[in-house]
Amino acid sequence: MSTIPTGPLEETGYRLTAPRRAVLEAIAGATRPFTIEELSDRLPNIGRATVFRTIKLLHELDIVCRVPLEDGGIRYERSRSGHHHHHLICSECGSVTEFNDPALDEVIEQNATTASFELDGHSAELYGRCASCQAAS
Amino acid sequence: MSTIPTGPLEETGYRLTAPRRAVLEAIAGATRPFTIEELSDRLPNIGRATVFRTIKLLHELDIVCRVPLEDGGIRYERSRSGHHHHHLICSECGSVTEFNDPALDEVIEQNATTASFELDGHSAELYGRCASCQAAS
DNA sequence: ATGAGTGCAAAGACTTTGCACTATA
DNA sequence: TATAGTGCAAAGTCTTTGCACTCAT
Repeated sequence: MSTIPTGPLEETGYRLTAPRRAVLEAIAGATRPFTIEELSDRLPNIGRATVFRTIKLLHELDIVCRVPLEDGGIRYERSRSGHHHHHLICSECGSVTEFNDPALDEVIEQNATTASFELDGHSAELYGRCASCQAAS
Repeated sequence: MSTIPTGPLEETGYRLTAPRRAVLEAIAGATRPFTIEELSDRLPNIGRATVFRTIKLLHELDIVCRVPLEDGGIRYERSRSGHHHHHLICSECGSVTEFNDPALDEVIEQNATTASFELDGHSAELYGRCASCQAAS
C-alpha cells in the first residue's frame, strides 16, 4: 500500500479535509490510471464536484498526472515524484504500463534545442497491444 | 495553397458531397491546427453535426490527425501522408510546429520491443515556448 | 431511384458554478 | 471564528443522435 502524500497540500496552505483524504487514499490504492468517474464511483459519500475540484488541485500540485488515451479520453494517475515517465497503453485491455528511458528524454530535448524551443514538458504515449493480450490471442 | 485530398473519400466508397468538400477546403486552408469550433465557425452554412461527423470520418481515414494539448484540449490538423510527426506546442501563443525525428521514433520502438509491446502508434508532444515568444519577452 | 449524407433540434455526457452550510486551522 | 472547502442542484460545454429531407451516384 502506498503512502498518501498529504504534505504538498498542507505545505501549500490548502486544508487537509476528510474528502481530500478520501480522494488521496483512493488514488494511492488505485492499481491503474483512473477516470474521474471511476474515482467518484469509489467515493459515493463525496460529491462529484468535489472530486473534480480535488483532482484539479492535485493536478496543479503535480500529485496526479494525466494519461491521454488514443481515443482522446483522459485518465489520471499518481505522479511519481519528479520522475517523468511515459506509458504503454494497451488498446485491447486498457492496461497502462509506465516506463522510463533517459534516451527518449534526451532525444526530445535535442529536438527542442534544435528548434530553439524552450521546453517545459512533454508527453510520449505508446499505443498498441500488451504482452498478455498478444499471448491471449 | 494545398491540394484537397478527395481521393481517399471516393476510393473508400464515401460520397463526395458539398459539405465534405467545404470541410476539406477549410482544412487545406488552415494555417495551424484547429478546433472543431473554429472549423465550424468558418463554415456557417454547414451544420455543426456534419462538421463533427466529417472530422470523425477524416480522422478514421487518416486525413486529419489529433493534436493533444497540454490542458487536455484537442485540435486537429491535416495528416502529412504517411509521415508520422510530432509537435512543438507553444503554451504562450498556441502555435504548433511539426517535427520529425527518426531517432525519436527509433527510441520509441526500442522501448516497445523491450516491453514486448506490439506497437500500433504513438504520440509525442513537446510543450513550452516557441522561439518567437522567447524573443518577444 | 435509392440509400448515403445532411440539417436541425433534442438528448447525452461531462464539467463547472452558485450558494448556503460545514469544518479546518 | 473566519474562511476554505463541501454538497447539491442548476447551468454550461461539448458531442452525439433521431428523423425527415436532400442529393450524389
